[in-house]
Amino acid sequence: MKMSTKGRYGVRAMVHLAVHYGQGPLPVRKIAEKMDVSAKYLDHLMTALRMAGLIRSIRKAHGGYILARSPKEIRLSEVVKVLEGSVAPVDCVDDAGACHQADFCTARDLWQRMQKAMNNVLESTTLDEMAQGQKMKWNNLI
Amino acid sequence: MKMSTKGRYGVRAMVHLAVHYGQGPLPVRKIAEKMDVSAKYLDHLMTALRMAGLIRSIRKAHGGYILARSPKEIRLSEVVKVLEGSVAPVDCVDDAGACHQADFCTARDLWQRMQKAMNNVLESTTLDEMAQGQKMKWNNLI
DNA sequence: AATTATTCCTATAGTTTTGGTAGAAAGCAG
DNA sequence: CTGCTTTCTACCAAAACTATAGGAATAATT
Repeated sequence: MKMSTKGRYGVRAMVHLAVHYGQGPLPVRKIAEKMDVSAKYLDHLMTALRMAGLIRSIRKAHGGYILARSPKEIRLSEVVKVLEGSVAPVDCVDDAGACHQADFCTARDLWQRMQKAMNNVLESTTLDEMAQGQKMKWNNLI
Repeated sequence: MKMSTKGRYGVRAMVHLAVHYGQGPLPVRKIAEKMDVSAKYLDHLMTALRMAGLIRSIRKAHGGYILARSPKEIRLSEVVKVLEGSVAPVDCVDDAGACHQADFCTARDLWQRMQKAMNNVLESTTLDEMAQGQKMKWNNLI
């Protein structure tokens, strides 16, 4: 039940963009540096986020990425969905046809309840809240 | 964020044992047959469940596996824990040392809330409830 | 027009996890 | 002592994951 680095890195990168929202574009190189991960790898994830319409790119010297919308208007559910796909723990939750026993299976009910619980958390959290929380943590270091 | 076949198969196998609780041992072969999965593979999962103390084996002709405790006393959280490990979506949730930025990371707070939401579902569900639900579904087929 | 810092695209490759197979030994009721 | 079952150890193929590499496109700036 682990999330891959796609989801992990991607969410953290989005929080970085949210923290710097309104301060011009942030290049992948800088984000990767801050996060201490491979910039070349983060490249791919940014491309996925761009194609999903969550971020916009400025392709030139001193360019980079910015959020496509205000951090208040981006829910974590969207970010995770792009990078990890559905948070359904098992395929049959989204698609009953994935298992021919799905209709008579209580396990499926359990997976469904787990998915709802996770979605509830992701749906009720915005990037802005994350960015505020992040700033707080950094301020407390002083 | 998908659960592996370990968790999927394991939970369903445990539900089978719960449904037949009190009716003597159930051999892996029969469980696998009902579930339509490889018996040899299910073998491994049963071994893990046995070593965790959730089931007991009767090793002889017409032997098999039985639940080690009453279905009312086995929570799904235990079953999933044995087969999938922690449901933490990211390692840093259980072990802050997994990432040296953990202490100043809001993403970690998010993963933590997701874990709690999932655990809440798994902790509040017993095998007995699952077995009752399963029997209901089958009865409705008539 | 050249420079520069960046995104963007495509290809490749190493490592780990997953999902399963194989075969034989051990236990024990009948 | 036979038959059915668990139990143990080893092995393996395919898929997914986690990158890495190199170069082309872009456009402001010099």
